Amino acid sequence: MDEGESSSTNNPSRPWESYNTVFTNAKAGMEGVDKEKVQRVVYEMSKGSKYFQNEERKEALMKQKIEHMRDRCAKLSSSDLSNYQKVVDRRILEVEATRDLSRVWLHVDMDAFYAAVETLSNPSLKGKPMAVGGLSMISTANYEARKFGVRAAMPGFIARKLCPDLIFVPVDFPKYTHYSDLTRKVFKNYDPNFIAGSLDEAYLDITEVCRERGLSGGEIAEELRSSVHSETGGLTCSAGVAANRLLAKVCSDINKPNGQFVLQNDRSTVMTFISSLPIRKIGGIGKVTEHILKDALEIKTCGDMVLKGSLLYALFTQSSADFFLSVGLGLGKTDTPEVRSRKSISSERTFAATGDEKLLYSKLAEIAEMLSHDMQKERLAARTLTLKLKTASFEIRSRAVSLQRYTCSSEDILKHATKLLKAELPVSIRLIGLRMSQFNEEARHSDPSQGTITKFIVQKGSSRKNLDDNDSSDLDASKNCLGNDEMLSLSYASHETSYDQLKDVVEYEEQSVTPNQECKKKEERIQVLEGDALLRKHKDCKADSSAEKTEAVSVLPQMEPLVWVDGYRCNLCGIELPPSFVEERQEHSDFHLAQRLQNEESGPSSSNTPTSKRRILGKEKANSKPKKQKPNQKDDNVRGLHSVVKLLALEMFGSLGGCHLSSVLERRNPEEMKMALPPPRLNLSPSSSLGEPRSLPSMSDILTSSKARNLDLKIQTLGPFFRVTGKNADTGSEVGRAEGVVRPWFGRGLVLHLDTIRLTKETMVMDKSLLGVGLYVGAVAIRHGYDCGCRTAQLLAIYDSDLYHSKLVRFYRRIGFEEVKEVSGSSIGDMADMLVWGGVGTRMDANIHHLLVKWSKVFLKSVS
DNA sequence: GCGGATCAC
DNA sequence: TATGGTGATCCGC
Repeated sequence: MDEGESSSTNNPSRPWESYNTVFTNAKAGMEGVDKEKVQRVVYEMSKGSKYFQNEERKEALMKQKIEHMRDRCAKLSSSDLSNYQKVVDRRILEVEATRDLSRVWLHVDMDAFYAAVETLSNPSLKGKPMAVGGLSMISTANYEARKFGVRAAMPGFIARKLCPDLIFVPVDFPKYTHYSDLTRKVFKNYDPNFIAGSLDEAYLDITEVCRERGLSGGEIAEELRSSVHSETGGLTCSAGVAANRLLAKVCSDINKPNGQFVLQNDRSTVMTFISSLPIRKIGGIGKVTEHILKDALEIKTCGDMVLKGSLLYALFTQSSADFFLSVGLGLGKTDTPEVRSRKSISSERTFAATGDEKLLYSKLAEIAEMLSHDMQKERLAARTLTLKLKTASFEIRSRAVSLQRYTCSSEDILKHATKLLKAELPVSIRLIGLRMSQFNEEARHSDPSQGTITKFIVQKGSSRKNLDDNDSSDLDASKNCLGNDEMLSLSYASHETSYDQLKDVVEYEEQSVTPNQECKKKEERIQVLEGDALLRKHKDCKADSSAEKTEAVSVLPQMEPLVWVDGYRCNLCGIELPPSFVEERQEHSDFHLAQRLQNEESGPSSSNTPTSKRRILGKEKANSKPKKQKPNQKDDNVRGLHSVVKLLALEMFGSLGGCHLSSVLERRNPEEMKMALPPPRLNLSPSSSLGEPRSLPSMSDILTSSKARNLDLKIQTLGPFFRVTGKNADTGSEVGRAEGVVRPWFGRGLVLHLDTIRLTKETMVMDKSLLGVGLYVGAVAIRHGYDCGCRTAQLLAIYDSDLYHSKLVRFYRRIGFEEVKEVSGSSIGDMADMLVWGGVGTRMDANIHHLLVKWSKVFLKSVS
């Protein structure tokens, strides 16, 4: 092992030598790499950047730390050291007594997991350098790419410099999760209690299997790896077998890829192995610790940790020193640990740095929304909120508050997060994150499999929001109903209001039970409550609450309860959504609330329809006849709609009725949906996942498929410009169109520039089966771009309103576009984008090939 | 309890 | 043009 060339010598003619990044460290598959060249390229691409400057700042801090450590080291007297040596000797005896060589642990680590999965689903990638990720960050690189020095955590634009032919494949977590599940099925056969590290690694206690089957750890490892290979259809993994987890993990790295290493369970073998092992190989010892130990204490190998134990105990905390010492002795965990519950949940996003307060508040709102959503999905409530910021200069800051009560509502989170953020302004920020910790343990232990649907509706589906003391509870609902221009202006207005309120939010403490807890207590008895019934309950809880709240309550709409009849059919409109479609169901119930709000807006008389007096709906309700209402009877909803709506992507791809695109992709119309029960939860059907490469949908595939949808598609071109129009095949009237241009972009070849995608009012009120019209129009445009040789498609998600915008961005992200930058007009660099696009918004890109692959199922299936 | 850091994947 | 997101833990206040 030839690493560890600590370049503390600063050679001014070779400045890159002192720019140590994580990429400096050796990694499997990086053996024949021209390290100097990689180092130089990374340096050249980085130097001068804000990121680089921050790295230098961090580097300086580390040096300082090391100096400080050296000073303290020098001040130690020999009597100090001999005292500490006594501590060490005693600790060694204690710890040695706990050594357990009776267990056999196996660590499995999938080889270049994401990249391998992508190659499996698209074998044409085989043998070519490829990276999973984008130009800003790479998640995994395959071994061909590693030969060029490309590796995980490296920014894509640097990787492309190192390897100009590098193929980028966007990350696709559902796909990796699918394959991860396949591997875990195998693991379970060897240790039902195996510990899953991440998607691509696991620890197994194979002691029992070895004993029962009379096989060695190495034999079991061989068998397991071969089983993983066949069960996944070709993925390889590496394994390490040793007496404890720490050693097993080190071992699995030794013969990577597609190899294994067994460390015999006897003390002297372990000691020999560990004593020469570089400390950086140990999990938990990273770049900084390595440097401190190496540069200040001259500890390079694990063996050194024992030899210099007295220094460690003198300079570090007891727990750190204990850890180092046990590492030096080759000790590690051998027990199967308790079930570990999560301790925090967070959401964070990076964007083009901005100091625009309004923009920052809207980002914050988005993140609060995402976090709240995730918490509700996991049924978590927490009381400590931490705001994380990364400034334009890459400095990380965090600010936390502990609340008086547990919460998971986006309003609560946003309210407090806004206070925290406000205190930091003005500052230019490139990342905002929110984390919630200190969970309500009682809530955590409830069985989430019980009454999921009704709990979900009560808690998340609109009525819960009405319980919140925040009087802008119509905000979320309006956000979910973007049915027409009027709704757009409504959401904009309500957002503005809440923004102003948030800015001047005053600290006050709520003592009442949280909605979440309330729900939990009552959920056995109350399955669905009407909005007004819930509100009344809420008022009861807060009999002493202020009058304003009562007033806020009075403007809230009365809700017809939403029930999933027979477990899957909406009693309000008849649309069918299986229980597993959690997100879609949420959208759907929000849609109904929004619709109701809309009706309220249109006039109090129409809204005063007598609501059902049913307060409690038992399961029997499912058998009573549902109040049917055709989903397309939304005349109220389209009132005031302009004849052509600009870029209503949600509707265009079929979200109008509350269905997410994922469902559109999987089942393009309600008829197919009915057959798809239970539906696949992944984008990727099992049959397609292991098979050979899917051919891309050709233009004629798309056109043929659209004909079956009663859609007449046409593409016109004029030079680089193109226009896709979709007409109703019966009436001949236009239902939607997309326009754009094929043009070069920064020397990166041609890009498909999507300018506008419009759907007509007619489209939106037409039969549901035509809701996929936007998908077809979009697909023709994308295929056209592909045929013209474009690799990338670009669009600008316009800031029509902040709430609408975030929805739009999220939507495009779902279908495969990636945020590239915010075009705000605040920097001169935005001018080009603004001129090209004629507005401000979020520039988003997608890999055209990937889009076609992703959509291929839709079009090819309809043909066959 | 908070804030900064480190680490892993 | 451009350097991620999530979760855990530790240390020093």
